Amino acid sequence: MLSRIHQFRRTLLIPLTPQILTPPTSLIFTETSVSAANLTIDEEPTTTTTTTFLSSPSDIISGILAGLKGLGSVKSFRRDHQFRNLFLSLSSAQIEGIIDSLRTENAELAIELFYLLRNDYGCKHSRVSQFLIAHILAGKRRPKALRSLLQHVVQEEGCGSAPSLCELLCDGFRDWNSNCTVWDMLAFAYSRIEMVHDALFVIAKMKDLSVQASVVTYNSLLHNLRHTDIMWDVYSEMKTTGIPQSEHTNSILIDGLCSQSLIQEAVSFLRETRRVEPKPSIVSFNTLMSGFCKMGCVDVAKSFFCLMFKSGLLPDAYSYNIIIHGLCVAGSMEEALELMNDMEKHGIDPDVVTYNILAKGFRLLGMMSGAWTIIHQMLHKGLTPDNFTYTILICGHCQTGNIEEGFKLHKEMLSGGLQSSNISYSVLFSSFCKSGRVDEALSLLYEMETVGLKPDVVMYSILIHGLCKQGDVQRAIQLYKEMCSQRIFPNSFARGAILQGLCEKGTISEARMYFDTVVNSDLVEDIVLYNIMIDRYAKLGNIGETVQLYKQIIERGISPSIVTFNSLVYGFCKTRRLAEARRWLDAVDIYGLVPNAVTYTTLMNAFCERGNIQAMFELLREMEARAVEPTHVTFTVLIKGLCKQRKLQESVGLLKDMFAKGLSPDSVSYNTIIQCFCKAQDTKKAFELHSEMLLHNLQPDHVTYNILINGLCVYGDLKDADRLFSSLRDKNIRLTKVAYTTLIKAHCVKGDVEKARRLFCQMVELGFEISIRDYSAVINRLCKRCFINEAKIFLHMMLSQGVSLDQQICSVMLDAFHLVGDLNSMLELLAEMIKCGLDPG
DNA sequence: TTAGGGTTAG
Repeated sequence: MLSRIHQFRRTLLIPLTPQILTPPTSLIFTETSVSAANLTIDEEPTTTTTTTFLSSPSDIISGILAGLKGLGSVKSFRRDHQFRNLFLSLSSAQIEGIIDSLRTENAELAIELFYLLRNDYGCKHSRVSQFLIAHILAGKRRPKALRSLLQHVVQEEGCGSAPSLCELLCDGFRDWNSNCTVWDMLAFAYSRIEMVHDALFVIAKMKDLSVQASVVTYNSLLHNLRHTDIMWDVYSEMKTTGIPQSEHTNSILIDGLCSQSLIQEAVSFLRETRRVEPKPSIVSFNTLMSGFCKMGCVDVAKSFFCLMFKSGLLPDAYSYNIIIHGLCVAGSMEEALELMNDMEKHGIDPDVVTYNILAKGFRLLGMMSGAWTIIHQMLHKGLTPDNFTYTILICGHCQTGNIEEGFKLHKEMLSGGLQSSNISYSVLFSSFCKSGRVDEALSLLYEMETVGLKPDVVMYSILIHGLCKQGDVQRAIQLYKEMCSQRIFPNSFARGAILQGLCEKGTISEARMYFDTVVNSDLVEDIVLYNIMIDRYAKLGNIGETVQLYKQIIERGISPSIVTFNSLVYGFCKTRRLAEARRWLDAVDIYGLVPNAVTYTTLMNAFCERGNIQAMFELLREMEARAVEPTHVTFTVLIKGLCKQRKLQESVGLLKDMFAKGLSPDSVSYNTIIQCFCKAQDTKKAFELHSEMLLHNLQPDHVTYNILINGLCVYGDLKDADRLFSSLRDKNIRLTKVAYTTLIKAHCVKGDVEKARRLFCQMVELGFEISIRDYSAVINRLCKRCFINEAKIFLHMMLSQGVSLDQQICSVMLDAFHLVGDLNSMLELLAEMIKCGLDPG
């Protein structure tokens, strides 16, 4: 304790004169002078509570004050460590004292010092210091700076801080000159960051003190309360206190009514105000038109144009843009373009916003060429594209799959000096991740930081999900931690992505451990996380855990969703307990949920697999009776059912029905039916369907090709299969191991062992993972046809690749050796078996 | 008045 006092006394005795506080360019804190750098303080001096700034300054403060006043400015001390250390060693009360003293003598210096400490030295100011500066700024009529300062204060203090801040203003600053301005700005600041209750508290306190809030503050409050009825309480308070309304007040109220879908009331309100003020503001009309457009009533919105003219008001660019936007959203591009012409005729030049709206209209219709035409018109008019323009184009290109063009525009935007936004980065992130280019998305994440943008939780979630999807769960977890360290709180999406990643790439116990940690320790009641976990267990056929987790949901009072039930239905189907699956489908009603197409399709598929086609169609009828619309997956299951019954024409008919219903069959739909035709030995029709796919712009996938190759191998001509295989390879179409093994097996059967061997070697060279099953498939077939030497070649190949023998393959080979009387090979193999620990008996 | 993105079920 003594040493602390001693130290403290030393700080008080430091002579801090203008000679010491000189700009860092000269020699400051020279060796001979006592400097702040020499100071060592074990602990911060005790911080005294409020209003200490009114007490008389201590010696050290006097020294510092003298020094500061001599300097006149502290701007050049931004990077001065010694100056910084000196101030960081002061207590809040001491800083308050300094600011308060400077306030009267050199207010500018007080402001400068305040921001230097906060922005450059990272010092967290006390509430008193902040209010002192607030009063200085208010007195100097610097509303922008005052607003920014108080917004910073309330942001830091957080929700529910109004009572204590009000108390401080009441106790410490009661009769200060600029107190009214500070009070009003405090209320405004709370309102601006949507801490409405705090704002209302400040206003109530102001009323007690007979301090009137400004119309701007009231308007902001009305704006934030526009979704609620409290809006009207505030409005009537405004009227009773006699605060004159601004032209915005009415339009905010109209906006409020529109946002509550009380559009008729909004119209009536406008009529009312017209009686009082015959020429309402154009903003009110625009707000009302926007309200109608948002409800999809563009025609009604347009009719307000006449009313505006009648009221002696001329529509402005906003008015036109609102209607043009409404038309674009409705897809009426022609009319939107006409209105732009009208606009020009009325002497209002379309602005960047008009062109952006139109460009987006074309983008929404997938018509990027139309979007470009608009942009060219805009350039022709001498207007400069802004970041909205670029974002629309980037988004459009990314959505039509042209990431390269999108990325090019992104770079162009940056090099053109435009500030990019989280929005355009999000679009790029998402597109890169969707096309498996997560690394490029990640490098953009780091680029963002260099342009001063901070990724948000959604952007992190996109990347985490992308990493998980490509199996990089470890990197995903790393990124997740990075996000947390940036104090960005993970939400359902980010957690869901990690859990999904662990489920797919890790073990179920790893996933469960993560799940339990999140669900139990973070008190997260997230049905999505439960759904992911339940679905995993269902997929694995672990019905016990599936039901257990369902019970946990109910016990914890969490509402299950239809997804929960769909996974349960799946689990019971998977374990072939169809009657129970049906009961789970019925249980959906208890929670006020409605089974959807997925619920029905899951059960229908299970009946189809069981060969109970009748039950499948009964479910379809039930679906229709309950007005649950079947999807393309439902139809695919139906097609599968019909195929099982060999009703080929009917299944083709269903395919046609799908198109008629506006449902697009996917590759699975086609694959199902193509396979059916192959099995019926109608490869011609199978290939016709393949062409039909291409005609519908549907890319056949590797399964389609496996089916066709297999069809030709088994039911057609092997030469055709070879030709198809080669042509696909020449076209660089991705083929899987199945395509190779199908063809290899066919060549083994047909006796072209050399061809089979060549293909097998190619398959190995391509790096496919070859299992004992692949070798068995070949060796079994060769042995069956007594190609013993050839079988031996494959056996050696297998052993040299490090694939171990198994009982089945040995017994097939031994039988074959026995059949041809190859005793040596038999003994050799028996010895090998003993080495492998297999039973030679 | 104009730009955007993410999770779970068949």
